[in-house]
Amino acid sequence: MNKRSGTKSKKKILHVAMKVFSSRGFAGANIRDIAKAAGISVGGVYLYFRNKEDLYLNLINEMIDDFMEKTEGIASSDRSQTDILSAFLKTNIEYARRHREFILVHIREHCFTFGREKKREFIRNQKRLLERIIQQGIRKGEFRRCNARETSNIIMGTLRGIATAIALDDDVVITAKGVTEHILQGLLSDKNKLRRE
Amino acid sequence: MNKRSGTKSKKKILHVAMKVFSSRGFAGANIRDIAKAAGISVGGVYLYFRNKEDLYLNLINEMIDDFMEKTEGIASSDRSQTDILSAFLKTNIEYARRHREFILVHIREHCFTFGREKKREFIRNQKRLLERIIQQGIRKGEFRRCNARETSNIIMGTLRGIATAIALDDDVVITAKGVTEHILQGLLSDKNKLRRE
Amino acid sequence: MNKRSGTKSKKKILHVAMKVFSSRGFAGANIRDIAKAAGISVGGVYLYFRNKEDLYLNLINEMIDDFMEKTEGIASSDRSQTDILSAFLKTNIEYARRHREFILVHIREHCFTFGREKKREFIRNQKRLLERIIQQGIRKGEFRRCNARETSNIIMGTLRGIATAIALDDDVVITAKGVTEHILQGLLSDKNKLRRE
Amino acid sequence: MNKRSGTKSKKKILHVAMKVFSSRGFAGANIRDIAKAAGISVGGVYLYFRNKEDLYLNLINEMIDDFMEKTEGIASSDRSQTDILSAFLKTNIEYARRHREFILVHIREHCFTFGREKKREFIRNQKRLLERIIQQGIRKGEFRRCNARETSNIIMGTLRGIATAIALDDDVVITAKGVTEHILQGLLSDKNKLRRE
DNA sequence: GATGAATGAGTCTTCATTCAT
DNA sequence: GATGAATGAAGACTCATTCAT
Repeated sequence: MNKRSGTKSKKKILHVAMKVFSSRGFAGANIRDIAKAAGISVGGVYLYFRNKEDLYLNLINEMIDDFMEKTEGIASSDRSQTDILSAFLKTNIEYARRHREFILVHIREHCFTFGREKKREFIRNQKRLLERIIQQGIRKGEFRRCNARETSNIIMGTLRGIATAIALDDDVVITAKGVTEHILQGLLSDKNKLRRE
Repeated sequence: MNKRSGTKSKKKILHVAMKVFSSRGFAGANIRDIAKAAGISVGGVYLYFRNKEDLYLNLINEMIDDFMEKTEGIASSDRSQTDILSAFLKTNIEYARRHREFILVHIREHCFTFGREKKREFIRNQKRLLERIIQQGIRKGEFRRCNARETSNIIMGTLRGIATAIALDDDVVITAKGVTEHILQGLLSDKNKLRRE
Repeated sequence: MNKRSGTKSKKKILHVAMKVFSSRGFAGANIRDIAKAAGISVGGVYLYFRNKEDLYLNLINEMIDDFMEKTEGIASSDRSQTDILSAFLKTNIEYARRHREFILVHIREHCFTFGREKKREFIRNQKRLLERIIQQGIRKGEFRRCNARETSNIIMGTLRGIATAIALDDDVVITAKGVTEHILQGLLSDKNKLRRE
Repeated sequence: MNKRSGTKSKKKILHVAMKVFSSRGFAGANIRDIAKAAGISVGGVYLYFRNKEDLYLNLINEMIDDFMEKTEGIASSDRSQTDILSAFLKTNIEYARRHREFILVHIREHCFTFGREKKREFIRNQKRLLERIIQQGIRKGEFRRCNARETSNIIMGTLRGIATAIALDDDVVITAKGVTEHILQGLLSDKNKLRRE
């Protein structure tokens, strides 16, 4: 009935599917509900996506590509590594806040059969980026000497967890600034820190 | 045919179900496969659990209770807050390493309809515990002055993310010691830290 | 594959379901067989009825409404009560003969959980109708003095039983005329009747 | 555990099964519930009855035999046919009142696959009995001239329906005396009756 | 005899996918 | 392109029946 550009319908479906997948998971979601919420017929969904899996993969890939693009340039700027790391953390946290549903989908289906490779690549990509920032920071004397690999794993973990916290609880107070400070400064007071070393 | 103690069967089902739920999620798991993997008939599962949801809740509740018991005594010891926090982090990380599948189930279905209250209570419980540790630490001068609420949120996030990382990737190098150091010390070198303040 | 108007499919399902429910009862009937007999897929049944109970209720309600409509006008005509009663009996018996399967379903599941209220209302409705006819008949002197309530109960029972007999046995000789005469005249010969009074 | 004579257990099972079959029908009843209500194990039921059908048939047969025995002698007494018919009706109605559950089972599963022959034989038996009473009554001049076959069908129907009414509704006023009078006298007042003939 | 855990076929119901219109 | 009726395979759950103890 409703005539509109195919691209618009596709966008609408993807948008709605994100909501549904995020709240019910891939297996729990159903095409009829997605179609209805998108204001389209069941058959209509199959005009744009070969099947449920294809719809899911489109979703994931689009979001991942979009995000990777956002973090791409960060490392190559000529600011201090502290600033670069801050920017990286801020970008991640803001993305989580703006795309809660994607985070939920991502977390829910992380070990899922579909799109596993893409997801792995994404994680690897982010880790490599972060590791390079940390290595550079240590080399420049900005960061304390530590195992760069483990530290980047830990920070990646932190980001994932904080993104999850943001995505799940509406009222959690977590700011990009707070996280950055926490990661940079640590918890100890100066007095204790000095005494320790 | 095969007769065995009911408790044994129940344990076996729970064990197997954990694997299946962790890899496929609640909606994606199916009773037949769980039964088969447990070496039992479909009907057999229903001798021990009223339905799929009940099986799932048993799983979740048992693990959560078990874990809460483990962290219960930590805060009340008379060690320094630094030591107490270290113990808390260590307990969390070791638990994640020993119960990867539970972590995956937990993460996957976090926003899930079933057992939501129990899960919320668990999170709240952990947060309160952590917040108290941090408040005490600040009061005693062990930790730097910071927003205790936000910091505990961040550390909870960190733990969640690291548990996820451990549960997902078999080869990730993350040690309890590394995480503790990271959280306590932060990333900046002393030189930078002094300059900053 | 096979496309046909929805109404037609629904009608067909109802028709077939009546047969199946009447011969096997609600619990004994199964959707697959109903679907097969209706020349439709299992899923197809669920396009028209939410579930087995809904299918059953549709059946019952439609028939009851249809029948109540048929008897509605009878009492309000200005013929003699004898004629009105005759018409009532005739309508009942002819309905039973034309809708044997409905009678069987009705009888089988009378004390059944579903649609109990509707059925009760139907019975109450019929009884009230009959009672009024008898009271009027007594008042007018057409009928002998008797307990109108009990008599209407007895006649309702008679109707139910005769409907059952008609529905069950294909070769039973029972005519509306015979029943009417039996109810009106009773069994005694005039000689005996006179002697008695 | 509980040791008791086998006969006692069997009786108990039959008693309980009657209740369950009457309220849920054959297909809707389940052995576990019957066993539990009888205070016996599931396996225990199978010590006395080969299977569900066998249990059902035992039930039906016992009741039918019991009832047939009760009506057997009635016709052969040397009282008037009016008295004999009264006795027959009274026996039927009292039986219905004392064995509501049996009536319900009987009605529910009348056209059921199991025990159909027995039930048919029972009905035929009762009809033949009644037909003979009526024929005798007509011959002796006690009853008015009518189609004995049809009349006995009608009276059988009446009895079935009244038994049903009694079995279903707890508060229906129907007495054996009322029914007998109704069948014997009919509904018309003497005035009308005379005018008609 | 008596038990009740175990079985697995059978039931209702859902839902991804297709296709005539 | 767009629709939604139709399909049927698959999943949760039940229950008659068996059998080791």
